Amino acid sequence: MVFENKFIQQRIEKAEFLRNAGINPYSNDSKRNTSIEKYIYVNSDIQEKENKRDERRHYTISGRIKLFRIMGKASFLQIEDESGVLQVYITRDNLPEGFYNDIFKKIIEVGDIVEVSGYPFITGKGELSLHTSEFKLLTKAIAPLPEKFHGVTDKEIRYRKRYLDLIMNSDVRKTFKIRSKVISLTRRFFEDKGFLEVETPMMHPIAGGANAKPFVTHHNALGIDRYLRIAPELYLKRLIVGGFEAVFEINRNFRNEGMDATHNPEFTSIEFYWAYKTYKDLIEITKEYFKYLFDHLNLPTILPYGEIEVNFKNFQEIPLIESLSSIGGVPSEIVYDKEKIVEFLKSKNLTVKPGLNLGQLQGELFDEFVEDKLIDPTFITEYPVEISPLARRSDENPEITERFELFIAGREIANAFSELNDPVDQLGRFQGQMAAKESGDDEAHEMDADFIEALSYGMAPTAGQGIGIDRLVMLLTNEHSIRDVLLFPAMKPIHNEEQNQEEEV
RNA sequence: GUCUCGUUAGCUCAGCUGGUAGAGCACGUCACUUUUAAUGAUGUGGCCGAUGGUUCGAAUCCAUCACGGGACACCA
Repeated sequence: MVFENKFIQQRIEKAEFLRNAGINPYSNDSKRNTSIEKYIYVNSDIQEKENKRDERRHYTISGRIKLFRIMGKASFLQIEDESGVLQVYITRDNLPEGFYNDIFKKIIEVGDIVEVSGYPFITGKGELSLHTSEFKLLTKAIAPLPEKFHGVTDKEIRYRKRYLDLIMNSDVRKTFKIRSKVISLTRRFFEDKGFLEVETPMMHPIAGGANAKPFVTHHNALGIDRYLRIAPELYLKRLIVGGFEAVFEINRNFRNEGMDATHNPEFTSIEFYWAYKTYKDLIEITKEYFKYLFDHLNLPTILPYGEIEVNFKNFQEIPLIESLSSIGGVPSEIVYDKEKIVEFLKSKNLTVKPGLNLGQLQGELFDEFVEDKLIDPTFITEYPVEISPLARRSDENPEITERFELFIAGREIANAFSELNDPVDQLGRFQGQMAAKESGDDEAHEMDADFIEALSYGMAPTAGQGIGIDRLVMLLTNEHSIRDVLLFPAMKPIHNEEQNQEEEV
């Protein structure tokens, strides 16, 4: 059972003791009238006051006890609320008769959530504090907090019990505040541009819009399986067909694949679609978007990321084929020759899957020799049509598409293209994907006949883009694991959790 | 999926070439009315990740498994 630990038992007894003394250990009678941040700001003038105090002021603050120093008849606490930490000074003689010795010293401890009232003063060591005249327990913590100096460092505990991580590591709160701001700013940026935020289904009859394995769930009333969406793309384009000219959706996608430092089964992206625009317009709006984020987050344009630095003022643009030789060092004479590419890859001791077409081989070259060298933001353009089943062909060269991916710090951050709106071409590409699926590629796209029908009514020329929010936040917060930018990352079940699930079946 | 490192008290960690468990914090008791990880004294607290094996004897050696970290492979 959860509460069999001796320390917890001891604290449950303390809560009982309080109840017997007529004190509610879980009072909701909070009278807080300021945050710690405001208290510190408003009382910053106390330093100049006579006696370094102002007994006419009176504040009530609340928060969790993080440090507890009893020195006989006086004590110092450090209390933390969401906004900050404040030192509180408490003496026996300023509290009701007996309270300090019988309740405060015996029952109150680190982890408890308390409320204190009093006046501001500066201690002998020069720290703005609160001189307490009233003290109340709001919430008794029956579980002891981790060690006060080292806190909790075990990543497994931090991810599984994020609440403990948040209590102990205030920097973690900063990361998630930035994440929240990024999402909020993204929403505002696109709204200000006239985009409409929409919500499309998360349960799809056909998992489309990306190359990925879906999760399957079951609809009992209909007796049919549904897929958790791997991308909202095909629904958002249906909306463009319907006459909306600028839409976006910020939400979760689900992919039934492996988990590692850059992959979580559910992840957040923004996808936006913009009628009467091309991928070139997307390059411009993307630059603008980054500038908007950096301005509003007050980030320096040269941002450290681990060992490297990324210059967010230095956006580059280069066609994929050109990048193979100019950045990847691949001999330019081989990049259109399947045999020679295979030979080249093998000469670098890389295993090459048999039966890849030219575009796929060019993609292999890019992944292998170019991607991790793209540090400053780089738009790689003109993707081969074979690896871009939803992108519009270039009018000049039908072998390539009007597409780009944005790479920063060696990672893909965004994927965008002028959308394919020729229904017959789209049908042909779906058929190609189905052939790939039959020959064993279980990540190939499925045929979506209704989507083809939608296109057959005519979709205005449209540009669309997806940006991975988790990876963007990683970049902006200098985090190197997606788990550090997800409040509750997916974790494998611990042993007895697994057993319980089997018992329920 | 492969390789590699880790898992010991609520937390942070010691524990050598095998001899049956340690520290600090926290908690209990005592002292202390301006401390800063307060201090001093003293005490309680362990299925040493799980299961097997080797051994007279395993936290320690071996095997398998589970979970986590890192690297590689695939994907966003």
